[in-house]
Amino acid sequence: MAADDFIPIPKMTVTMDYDPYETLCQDCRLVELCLPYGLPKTELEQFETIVKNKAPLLTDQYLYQQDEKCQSLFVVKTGSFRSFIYSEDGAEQTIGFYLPGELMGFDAFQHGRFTSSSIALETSKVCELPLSQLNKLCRLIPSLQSQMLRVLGKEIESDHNLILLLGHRSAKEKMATFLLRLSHRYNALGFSKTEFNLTMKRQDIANFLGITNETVSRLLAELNHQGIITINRRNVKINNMDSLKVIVE
Amino acid sequence: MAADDFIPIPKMTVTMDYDPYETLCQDCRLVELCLPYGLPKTELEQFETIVKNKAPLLTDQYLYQQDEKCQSLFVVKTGSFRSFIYSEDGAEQTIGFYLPGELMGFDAFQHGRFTSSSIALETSKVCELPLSQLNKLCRLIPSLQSQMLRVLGKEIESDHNLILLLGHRSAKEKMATFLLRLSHRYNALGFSKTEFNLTMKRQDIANFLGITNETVSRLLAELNHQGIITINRRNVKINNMDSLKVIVE
DNA sequence: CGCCCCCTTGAGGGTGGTCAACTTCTGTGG
DNA sequence: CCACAGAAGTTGACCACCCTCAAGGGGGCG
Repeated sequence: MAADDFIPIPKMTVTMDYDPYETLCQDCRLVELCLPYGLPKTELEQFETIVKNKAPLLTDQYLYQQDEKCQSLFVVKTGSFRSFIYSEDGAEQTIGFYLPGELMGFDAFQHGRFTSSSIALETSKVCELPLSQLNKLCRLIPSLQSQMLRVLGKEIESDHNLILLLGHRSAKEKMATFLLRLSHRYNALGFSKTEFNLTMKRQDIANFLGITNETVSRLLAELNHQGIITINRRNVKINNMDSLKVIVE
Repeated sequence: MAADDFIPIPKMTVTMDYDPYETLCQDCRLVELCLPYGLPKTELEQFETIVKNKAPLLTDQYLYQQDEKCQSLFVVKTGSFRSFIYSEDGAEQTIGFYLPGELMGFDAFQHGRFTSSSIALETSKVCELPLSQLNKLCRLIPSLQSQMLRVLGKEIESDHNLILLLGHRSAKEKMATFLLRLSHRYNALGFSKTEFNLTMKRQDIANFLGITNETVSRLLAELNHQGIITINRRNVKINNMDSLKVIVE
């Protein structure tokens, strides 16, 4: 630790950390989906001062790990992440996939340690929001405070949706729901809602939905065969959105 | 209905709302499990001023309903609640059961409306925390603020546990986990951890665990037959905690 | 080119759902 | 107090869905 004082910080990090462009929320195309959404300009500028940039993460690199102390929240800037928890016996359960504009790390609020791990599915960038500064700012800016609670509420709602999915749906309904929700989220980001690439493995989808990867394969093949989707490795085209919705009911 | 207009409001309700004793958190045996946990005395007194008492709820009475506007959070004082969400097709999914000291209503933070319903499983009392006043107080008392976030984090963690349970466990493992968790929670409340009454129906348990009530019956009968538990209608005795833990692994 | 991982496809079996009948308990009214 | 209806819970028979296990295809990368 003490040695760090004498070693120059790697240049890239310095660039990433202080590049003024990188930290400007005002210019970020995701600002309407992100935490500071709706803040007046002066307060947005305050907010920008606490945002730190991290070096981009490569595929399969951890953003944080379960039980690690939580110092910051993170927002996906580009790329995507998978978050998951280990049960006592070491089995993984994928909790969710995170796309640009989405916040990660809330589950650490209870004890100050992450209760899940988060791993990059592809080369990805995040904005880091140091908790100490974020908390201070929340006290100064009431609307940021309520925005925080709103995003937390969204996290809870998304968990509830997953619970609903896992508890009462057949494998086919789960698969169709998964595709529809991805489509919806990509659409909200300004991408096509009928064609997108899955950034996660079949195994990840299976684990998320509480089924096996063989079942995922079979169901995707079936939907493909019926012409409802066209799937080629990770590339998905939705040909008939309504049919998917019928499956979900 | 119209006749009710001429009947004086039951005295009890009036008493409940203004009884000064009822609102004293300092004297509440649940204070260590509740939102104001850890607040210094002066701030606890501030907190007490915003707590409202509601008339007790009877079995099957709604505390709040999905899509209803959220004005307050609630803490269970006595009794128990079941919270659940409706999916588009009208099917219910039970999200959780709430015991004394536990907070309900967080899921409304996103849009200001409840995304779940909550119903009393038996005659139950709650403390009501009006959101407008709670928010103001959070700004005045930073430790209350962090306590809020901590309880929110707990809610998220509990959702994650349910996701883990629903996604990757056999019916038997689910059942054993359910019993162990109830035992643990009753114990934290100062009750016996080996004997307690289920306040919910078999159907509620089944729905919560994503299985059928027939399966719940069969599994409870099996555990009973093996001597691991003794079950008589809603009364449960855990005879062999370790065996349950082995089932869960 | 060859290895490894990801994905696909097939065959067979078990878990848990569905349907149905029956028992037990609760609440209501005569 | 009993009769009755309806809800809650139990138990059994059957079988479908999805998991397990296994083998084979295909793309990416060194």
